[in-house]
Amino acid sequence: MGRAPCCDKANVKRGPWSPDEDATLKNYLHTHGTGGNWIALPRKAGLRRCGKSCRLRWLNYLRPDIKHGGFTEQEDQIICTLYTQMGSRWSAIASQLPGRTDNDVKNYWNTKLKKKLMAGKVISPNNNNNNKTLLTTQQNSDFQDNKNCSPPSSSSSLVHLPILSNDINNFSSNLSLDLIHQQLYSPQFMNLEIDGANSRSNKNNNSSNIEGSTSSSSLALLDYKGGSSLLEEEKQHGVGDDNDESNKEFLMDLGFDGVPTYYDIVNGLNCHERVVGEFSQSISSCCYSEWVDFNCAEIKPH
DNA sequence: AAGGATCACAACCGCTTTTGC
DNA sequence: AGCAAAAGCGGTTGTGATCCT
Repeated sequence: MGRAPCCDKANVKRGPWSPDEDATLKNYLHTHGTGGNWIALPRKAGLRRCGKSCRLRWLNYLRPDIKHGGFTEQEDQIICTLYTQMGSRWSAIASQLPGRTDNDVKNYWNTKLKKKLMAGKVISPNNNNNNKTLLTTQQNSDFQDNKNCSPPSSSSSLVHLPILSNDINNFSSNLSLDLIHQQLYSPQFMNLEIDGANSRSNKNNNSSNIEGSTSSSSLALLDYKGGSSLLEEEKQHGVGDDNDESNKEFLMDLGFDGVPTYYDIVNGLNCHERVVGEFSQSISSCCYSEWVDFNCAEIKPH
């Protein structure tokens, strides 16, 4: 036996709401509120509608704080960023956009934004110059020590790394790696704290996040000091040197195709050719203590 | 001008989660 | 703790508007 229906389907009106019905619902809610029970509301208000339908009409259309009209570029960008991070959790995404409903955001994504994004006409976390967020060496180290690993806060503001512009695949050839490094360690980015990061991998943790990172086309900084922390895979593939105690940092781009690309941001060496082959094969089967998925980390200034 | 195709968005459906008893 | 009802949520559908041939 299934659950009882929420209303008598035969006796409720369906389809678009008339202005009269809107007014009736609005007036009733203005006077009485929901009374904590949407199911009973239509009967009390004198509407031949399902309670769920009333609730939806109010939440998605009649509420006074609803923002009608087109989405701004800034809203586009927020939606793209959050969609990349959390997928189709429309209510969570809409909660970051004042006046927008989950239904609005979902419809907008499905009908316009997705296409706009595919056509490359919108700034996205994967191809723009404003959304790449990176951690400094200190933050990365804190992160490894499990400091500041709280869930993302809605009140925090993302800090962007301006140098990582355009398509990440182009930056090694088009931009100065020295400049990238300089910006990574500029005062602007040195005193950041991790406000939340939900995709960190740990070599002691068998549940690798690498796969998830791969599918989200994230950017990450692989960071270690000296050879002692090198993983076997890294040694085998020449990413680092056991006898070299200097900082080793690689900027890593995991594209949608799942093929990681490495950039040696310390030595200004594009090591893509050197490591991308076999190393990319091993990446899905191992985890890195030095790994931080910036795509999913939210950082803010102190 | 007509009609088919596509778009945009409101509304519905049904599953999951939360709440109250 | 367990159950039922209500609320929340995301996927899907329906329909009017607009575009294109």
